[in-house]
Amino acid sequence: MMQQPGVAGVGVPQPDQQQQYQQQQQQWMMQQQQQSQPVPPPAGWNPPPVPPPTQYGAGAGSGGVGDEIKSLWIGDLQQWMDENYLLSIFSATGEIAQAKVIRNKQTGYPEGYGFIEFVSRAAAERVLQTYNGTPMPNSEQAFRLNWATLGAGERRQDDGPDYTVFVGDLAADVNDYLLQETFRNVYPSVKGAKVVTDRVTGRSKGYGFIRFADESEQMRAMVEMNGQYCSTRPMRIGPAATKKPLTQQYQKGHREALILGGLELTSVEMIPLKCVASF
DNA sequence: GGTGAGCGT
Repeated sequence: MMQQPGVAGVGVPQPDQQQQYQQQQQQWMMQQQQQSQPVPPPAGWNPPPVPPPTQYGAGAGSGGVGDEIKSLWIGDLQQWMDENYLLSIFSATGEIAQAKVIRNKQTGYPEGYGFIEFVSRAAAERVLQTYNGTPMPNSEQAFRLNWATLGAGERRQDDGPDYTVFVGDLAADVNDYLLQETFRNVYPSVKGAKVVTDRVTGRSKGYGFIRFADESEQMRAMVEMNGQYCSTRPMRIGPAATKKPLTQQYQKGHREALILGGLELTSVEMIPLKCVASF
């Protein structure tokens, strides 16, 4: 008999790995105590008995690893949402290979995002479709999921640029999905919407963005949707400071830099860098 | 009140 394969990720971790994990956990807790932990987990939250996946690389989905992306990026995580939390949610699919929460090397605090790898791209896609935008367990906020990008590069826009509008005065209960549907009901070219949330509390900051594929719909929406209700409050629409076209931002900044440089090259020499940095 | 967004061992 050989060792039984078992369910993905339920194997017992090797002793040294387990030890490592416990040490990390201890450092963590000390750091948290020292720094007056910001956000406690909800009272009802009990970590399930799922061992953390501490091994990296090989193992779970290594088989010829084509260019197939099987991992999802997940954002808006609160500090108590660890690997076990993610595993406990997505193990229901039976197709999760591994979950990881990214932590700050210095502080040990979670950076608010992580990665979830699945056994196949199809499985990941199913989860993306099923869970994205739905409420996270033990939380009032919604899943923010996206494909993980491998290595460098933003291979984002499939079908052209985005045209974005800013929307403010949002009611507290408006989430990505509601905002998106509110606009999509009127404008078919809506590609997505985002409500900006506070990183720590997860609560809405009361404003957000809607991305259109069609520029004319974007411009119409700025006029037509201003004052329209989303949930319980009328929205206030405005132009969005474009974030997407990096080239334009760069060119703009570059031009200013050139002007500055042309004005006073010598003054640049006279400013000690360290002095600037200390401000 | 206000211009997001965060991609790793």
